[in-house]
Amino acid sequence: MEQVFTPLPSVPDHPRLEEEILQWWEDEGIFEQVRDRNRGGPKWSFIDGPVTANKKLGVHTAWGRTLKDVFQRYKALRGFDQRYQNGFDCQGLWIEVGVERQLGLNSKREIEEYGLEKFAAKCREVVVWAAEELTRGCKRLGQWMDWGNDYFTFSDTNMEYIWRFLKVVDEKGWLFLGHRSTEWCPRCGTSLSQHELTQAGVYQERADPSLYVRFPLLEREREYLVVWTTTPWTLPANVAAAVDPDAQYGRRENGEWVAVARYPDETFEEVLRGEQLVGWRYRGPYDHLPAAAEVEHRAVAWEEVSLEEGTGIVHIAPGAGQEDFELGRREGLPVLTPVDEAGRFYEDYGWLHGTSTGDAADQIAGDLRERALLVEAGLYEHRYPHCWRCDTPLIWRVSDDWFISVEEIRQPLLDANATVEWTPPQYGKRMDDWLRNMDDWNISRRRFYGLPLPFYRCTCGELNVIGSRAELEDRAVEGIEQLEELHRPWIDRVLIRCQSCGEPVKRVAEVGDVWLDAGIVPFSTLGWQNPEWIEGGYATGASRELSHADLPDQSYWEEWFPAHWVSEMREQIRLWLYSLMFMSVALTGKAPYRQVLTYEKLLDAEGREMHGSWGNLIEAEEAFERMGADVMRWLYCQQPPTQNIRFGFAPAEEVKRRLLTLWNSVKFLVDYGNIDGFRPRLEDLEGGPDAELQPLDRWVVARTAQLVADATSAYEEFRTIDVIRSFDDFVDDLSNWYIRRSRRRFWDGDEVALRTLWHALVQGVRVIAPVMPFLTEHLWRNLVPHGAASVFLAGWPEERARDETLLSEIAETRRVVRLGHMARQSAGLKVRQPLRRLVVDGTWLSDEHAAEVRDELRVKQVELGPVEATELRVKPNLPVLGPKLGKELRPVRAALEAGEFEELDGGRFRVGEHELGPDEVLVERTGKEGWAVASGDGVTVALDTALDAELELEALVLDLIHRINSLRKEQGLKLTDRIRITLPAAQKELLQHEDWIKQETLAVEIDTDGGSAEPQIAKA
RNA sequence: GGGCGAUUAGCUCAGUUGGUUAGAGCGCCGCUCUGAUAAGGCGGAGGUCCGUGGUUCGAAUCCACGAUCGCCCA
Repeated sequence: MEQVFTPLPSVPDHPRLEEEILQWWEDEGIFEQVRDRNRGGPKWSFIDGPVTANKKLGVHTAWGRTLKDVFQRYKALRGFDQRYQNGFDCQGLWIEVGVERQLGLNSKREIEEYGLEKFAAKCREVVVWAAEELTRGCKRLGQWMDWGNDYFTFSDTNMEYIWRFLKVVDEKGWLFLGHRSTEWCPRCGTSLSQHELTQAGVYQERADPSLYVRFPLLEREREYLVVWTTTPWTLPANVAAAVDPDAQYGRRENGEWVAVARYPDETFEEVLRGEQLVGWRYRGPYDHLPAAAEVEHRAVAWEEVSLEEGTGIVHIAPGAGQEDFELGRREGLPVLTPVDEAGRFYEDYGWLHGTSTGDAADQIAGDLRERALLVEAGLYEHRYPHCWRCDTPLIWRVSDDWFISVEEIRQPLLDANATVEWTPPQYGKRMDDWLRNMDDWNISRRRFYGLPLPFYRCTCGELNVIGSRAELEDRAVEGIEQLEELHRPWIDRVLIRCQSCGEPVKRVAEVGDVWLDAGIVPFSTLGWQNPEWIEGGYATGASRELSHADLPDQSYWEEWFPAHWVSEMREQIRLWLYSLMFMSVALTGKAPYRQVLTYEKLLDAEGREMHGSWGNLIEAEEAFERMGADVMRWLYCQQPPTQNIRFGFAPAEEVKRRLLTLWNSVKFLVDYGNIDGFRPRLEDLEGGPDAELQPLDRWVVARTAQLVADATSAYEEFRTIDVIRSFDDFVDDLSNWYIRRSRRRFWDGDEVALRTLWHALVQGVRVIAPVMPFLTEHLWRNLVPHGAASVFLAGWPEERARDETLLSEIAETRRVVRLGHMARQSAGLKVRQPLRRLVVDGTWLSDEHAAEVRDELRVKQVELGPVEATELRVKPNLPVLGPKLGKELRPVRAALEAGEFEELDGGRFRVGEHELGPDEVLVERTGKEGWAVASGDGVTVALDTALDAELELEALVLDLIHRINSLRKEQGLKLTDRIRITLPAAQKELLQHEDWIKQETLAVEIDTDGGSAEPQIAKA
């Protein structure tokens, strides 16, 4: 007979199967077909946050990529037209630092000596390499994207759009050159912005020197202010010492002034309030060096002085600390900037000249000790910020940086965020919190391979901001002919005419914050205000030949903006999700996305961060090979997004095992379907077979409808964990109830059962397809030979009305069965021992369901009715009685528990003066002589434990059948093979049930043989 | 110091709008089913649902305060 289904092996080989499906998708152009099918349908706009193109795909990135793919596939199944544009982040420190390492360069000067043109080329090479790697990895993961039409943030088009944004910002009057103290990375030679400090790993535990230093007072002989610092390199920049005006300060015998509160056990010669110290002048620790020679040092009042640590007197260096800078501005203190961009002391710091901040610490401590200014030196452990790319401890440095003022846009940003639906919701509050607290946006970086800030400061005082390449060309007076792309060094060679005085002006040296690059994407890729569609118009500058992306026009932008949905990890709230919001509100006043799904971090199976050097990093390639992409995707999807995921091979094995139930259920259908020459009918797909269904068939059809409904609402709410959960429960019901209870019908080739099972399995496969595209595609292709070629071309299952009554009846049936098993267990009676009677009390079962219970529990008869038991337990039905009785419930409950009640007829009970109806109580009975009783949830079952000769013989027959079927399996017989049985003569009496045995074991003949001790079988 | 979360079995975690005896998976022990299953089922051991108050007939769930941890901000 021709087999409709391809036989399945007993276990799926996920990686192989996935590679086959990938190839098949490729060969058949399935993704293109999906896109064609949905073209013209309703739009669902998703914007991909760019992945930094400097590395291979990691399993942490694969989490986000999976979520993105799951929902794009779901929406595609529902007929939505989508863009599928992937993005790469291509410039900025991330890229530069990697290239520096690769080239062995260690400072900005070395990069300049290497040559900016060559350096830019190297940076681009990294992007090209990583883009290929990431694309390969994402494809292997199953992500369907419009590969080849990706956006690269270093394209000229992208950068021009940022120029345009900056021009708008300037026109609004928000752009300014700030003179501020900022976090600075001495290795990278640039300031960082506030949000760059919010990334994971920035704050690290670190031991710094802890110095207590004396500042000799000028007007008080042999008296000193004692300050505490953990940054010795800032001492040469000291200009003041701050005291808490309201605190008490005391003078030790040796002349040292400290806060009394810090040294409660000491005795002091003199005690003054802080305000009395204000104005005292002292000799600075490095007044003998030229930089500080002219500075007049004094004590100042400051309410922020901490009495929790240190001496209560704070060393103030406005050139090397942010709070110091603010205080200095208020007090009119001079600013000494001790170190250059690379964190090395300037020339006017004498012997320190050229020393780095790190190296200076020991030298300064030694020098102070020699000069008897050091009171105490030690180490201090604290959390200290480090550069997010190169891990160098940051310093504070005063510099000129370009800022966007946020005051005017703060409220509009909050208003826009109020329109966004965040999943999980508390992350929306996180964004609000950030928006309320954020400072002006420092957008400049003193680096090389990044967005060139289009600012041209003329000596006449005019700031020229260029908004496009056309404007640049128009105003250029020199260098435009050599401009291959907008990057440095080429852009720096272009001079423009000052719009105010007409003189040639040079660009400022700075490049832009990378989050400008990523934040502009909803404008630059969708063609905002672009009058005419330009083919390949996005693939400009450095991205030429890497992509073929078009630059669409304004009408396209109107169709696709704002995004319906974006999804990124939590730290992106203050990074990409913020810059997107900022730029969008600045340009349009609207939020760029409507719904956001955020998720947490990926850790190893033990809950530790993954690090290459710890040996616990899992490469995506290795995961694909050892667990397969479907299993990875399952792991990601079963994770609540509010919690860190623990990712590893052990959890993967668990998933594989669980997936076996689905696999084996399909295999069951395939095996018996093939035996019976079953041909599935497409018209059974949506509502189940249009045939005379048995109750269990009707149940599974309803159960399937329930799965479709549950999964649909879970997808709609972006709760993958509930998709997984509802699918898991469904497979369990299907396998452990429907198939198990219906096995006999499959042996008999019952076509209605096969059709029903086919319907349920295929609908299940469709529902979980977005999560496990490979396995489901594989199964779909096998199970649906004449339907859509791909499960992704089959659309979404229809939601249908379902028989809720039947669903709850079967749930009740299974509850009774579970109690029956408990009763059997308590009496030590295994299921192979048939029994006479089961009495069920406290629930109702139809005849069909009673028959299920009978078979499942192997009893001859199931009766519904009261269990006459010696002990009666009556419990209040709380949801009913609570509202009715109110405060009276408590005594009623106590009385019931104490057994103080009277049983009336009709299932009613009297407790005190209350009469309780049958719906208001739950009755359980125990302790019936000769019966095994189990109860729960108000249902009681009683199992007649009496045995007789007939029952005992039947138990022996069942044992024999079991034994013989085990032998069949051991001997590797096929499901359809017929056998001959040879029984030991001692078991002759079992032949009373010869037909039964034959039927259950597919035996054609049973002999007895006095010589054998064990039953034997042979293929007939 | 402020904000947002979390705290439930040995481990990892569910727990809808407040409702009976708080669940699952893994691990351990015992039993069991099998004509798809490398599986499955039943039971056992294992719980101060972080603590203290409050609201309520009733709180793991709601409220207040506190503790610890994580993240964010200052």
